[in-house]
Amino acid sequence: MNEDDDLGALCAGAGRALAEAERPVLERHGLSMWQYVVLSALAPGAAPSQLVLAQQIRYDKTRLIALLDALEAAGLVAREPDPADRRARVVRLTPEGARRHAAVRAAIREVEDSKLAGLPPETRRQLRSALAHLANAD
Amino acid sequence: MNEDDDLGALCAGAGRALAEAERPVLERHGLSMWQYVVLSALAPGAAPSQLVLAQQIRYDKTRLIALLDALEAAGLVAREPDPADRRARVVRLTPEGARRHAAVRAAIREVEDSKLAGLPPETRRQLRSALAHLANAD
DNA sequence: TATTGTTATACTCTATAACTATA
DNA sequence: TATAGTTATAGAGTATAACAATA
Repeated sequence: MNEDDDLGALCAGAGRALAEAERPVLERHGLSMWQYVVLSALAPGAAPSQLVLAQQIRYDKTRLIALLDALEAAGLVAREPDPADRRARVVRLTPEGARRHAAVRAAIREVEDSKLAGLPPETRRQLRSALAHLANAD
Repeated sequence: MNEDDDLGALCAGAGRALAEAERPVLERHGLSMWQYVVLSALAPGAAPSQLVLAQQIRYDKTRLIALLDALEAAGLVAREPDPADRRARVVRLTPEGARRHAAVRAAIREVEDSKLAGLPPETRRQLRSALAHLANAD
């Protein structure tokens, strides 16, 4: 992985390395990556419809259904009918789901911090800022 | 995309944004992402065996075959028998392949530079360095 | 008529196993 | 016996189309 590589290749390499390091953590907690993404999206307390949730995490709405089925069966999320629109179902974290997400997130942060070892705090802050800039640039 | 997100989520978001922006460039030049990755690996002038090439770009050796078939049919790479091991075939860029890669890479760099607009040169350098660090950290 | 959640289907991508020719 | 390249097959992941209930 050379610093003269394409930026896309660098992002892909870093993302793959992180995903490989985090996969055992997710497995230990019985979650797939996408299930963790769903929990993370709901963690701030939001209760979006399934369609809005799918758009937020950029996941296919038809695939989200099986994902939510599993999370609901595990007692981590709850689906409730939307009083304002009886077609829609609103998804929110259960207390157990909130606990599980907090635990997994803490473990993930540990892995990420170990990967960032050697980089000064200011560099880490700039890295997060630059990545957010890239993800949001038109 | 919040700066308080997991680092993995930030990398994935930035990588996806870059891939989406670069896909039209690759299509315009008639290359898939993995074909471009192969050309990039060979661009420095290396002539690895197919197995070594597959390991270098972290691609399955069985899938690499169809990829090389297409690149060879397009006249961008050449496969030659390895004189030292008659089981192995050595892959290298053709002059046309080198030209094509240089052209695509220049176009990709343009897209990446536009995505990086707003970030000072020192921040860009640190971003590349930090991503390379992440990809190589044990 | 359009939209949400859902199911079913088809398609693509990826991984596994087996074959050949060499080593 | 093991390895490089190849092929064929099975599996996972993803996208598309259609349906019922509701707007």
